Amino acid sequence: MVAEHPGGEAGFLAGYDPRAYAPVAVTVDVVALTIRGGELHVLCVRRGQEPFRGAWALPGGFVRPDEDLADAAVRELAEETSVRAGLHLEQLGGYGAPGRDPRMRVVSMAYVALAPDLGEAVGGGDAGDASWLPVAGLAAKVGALAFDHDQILADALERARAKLEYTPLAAAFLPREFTIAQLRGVYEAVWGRELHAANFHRKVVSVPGFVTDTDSRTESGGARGGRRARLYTRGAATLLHPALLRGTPGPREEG
Amino acid sequence: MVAEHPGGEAGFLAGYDPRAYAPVAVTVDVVALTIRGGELHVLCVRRGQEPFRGAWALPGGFVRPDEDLADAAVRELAEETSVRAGLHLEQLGGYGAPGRDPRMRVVSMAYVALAPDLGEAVGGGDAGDASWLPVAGLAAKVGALAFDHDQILADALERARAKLEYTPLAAAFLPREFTIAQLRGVYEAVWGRELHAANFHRKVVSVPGFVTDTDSRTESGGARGGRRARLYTRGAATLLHPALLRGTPGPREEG
DNA sequence: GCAATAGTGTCTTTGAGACACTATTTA
DNA sequence: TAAATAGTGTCTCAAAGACACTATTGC
Repeated sequence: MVAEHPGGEAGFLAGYDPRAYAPVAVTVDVVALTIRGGELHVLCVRRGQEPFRGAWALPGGFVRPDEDLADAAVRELAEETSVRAGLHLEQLGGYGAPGRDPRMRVVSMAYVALAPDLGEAVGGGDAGDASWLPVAGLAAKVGALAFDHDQILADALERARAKLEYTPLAAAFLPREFTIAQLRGVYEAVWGRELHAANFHRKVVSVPGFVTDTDSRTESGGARGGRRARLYTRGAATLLHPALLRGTPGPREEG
Repeated sequence: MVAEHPGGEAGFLAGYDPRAYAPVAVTVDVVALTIRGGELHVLCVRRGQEPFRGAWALPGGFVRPDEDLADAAVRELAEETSVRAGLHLEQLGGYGAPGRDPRMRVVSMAYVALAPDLGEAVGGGDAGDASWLPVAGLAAKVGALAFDHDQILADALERARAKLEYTPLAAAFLPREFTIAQLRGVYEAVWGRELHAANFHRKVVSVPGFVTDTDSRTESGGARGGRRARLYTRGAATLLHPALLRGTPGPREEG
């Protein structure tokens, strides 16, 4: 009836039975990021089958027939970690180059998840081997990731770096209450650069809605001294005005 | 063999035949934006079949078996317009809520295209009715778009507005050579707000790589007077430093 | 000449970054 | 006390926005 898609997507589909066509699989892949020991880490799973057997890959899987894309991402993440709530999840983009999976056409929706440090959470999934790998020097340490996951990871990192500039999302890496120094640690880990502590402090507390002062302080921790820091919670703002800048930062690097 | 997705996407697929499962269709939808008569317009097609028969929708269609997603977007756009090159195309995101198409599961990759004004370009496609509709007051004028296309359009507009801030993409709406006033017109149309002409001028020419001065001027046009404007081409920068700001703009609005 | 548009000079205010300083805590 | 960390004061410089001005063109 319909020879050539008249009227876009729906028009095309009207006379079309996808079962008769080349199959397309839709999957989700999740770039889960956290900060451990001051370093940015990404959750990876080791592949048990071909192709890319033995290589590390991003966690992911098939989208179920009646499942929303974001729900699928949450489910896949939950299968590898103990993350259940309080994490930030956002869509990164679709990766659908023909041949990105050698077996068949696979279009994958990539998601980025930002989570506080959850410990060695290799959750209830039966994935052979899931771990948090440090992002810095990843290729040198474990080789290339499977499929186009190196590209997905690179895109996710750029997304995360950019979002820290103009949203209060850095707090998603921290527990509910945190100090300004911890928040600065997030920026330093994600941006890979030291920031000027004093200016950072002033900036953060002056941007409306970035952080909310609780009236408590850190406990007398294990440090060899030092004033106790005020504790903050994430503020109500969703966008930072004015934004923080990656542009020309922090303490002098050379000289 | 594989009972439950061990090892993510590929592990799951290893023992899986998608033909046996509920079919998922992958489509692309394109939000093509241009500026006509100082107003932002979006390319829409009128639907000829149910569902949403008679409603306007974004152009789009099925991704072919061996076609890259972006290629599919270009192809769909070319079927409705005479755009062939020189346009900016970028992925917006995936829309895959179950039920977004009442007939079957459809996951659509949305793309945003920015193009110079192409005239009444309803190209070689056999789509009954394609036109550029003004974005302002769209719902009041033509009602809701089909499917979740209102949401896709809203997301595309926010993307375009944001990108004008920190990229030189406004030039994608203009011919190769343009004046600063034309460029300002792009910002005013997309942001829906007047900008301070003098400060805009100084800003644009001072940001490195935003525009490149040609040594020509506008011809003696139909204006009732006025100095001839310098013509510029797009500069080499891909990111603007410092960015333009939507935050606290232009000429006084109240008072 | 006047109206219209293009483009510059320059002032005020905001905010980023440098850096010196004060404040509080533990060893 | 010294060392370490938290937080403030204040200076300089860059850049945004306001606004007055000059420059060039058509009528």
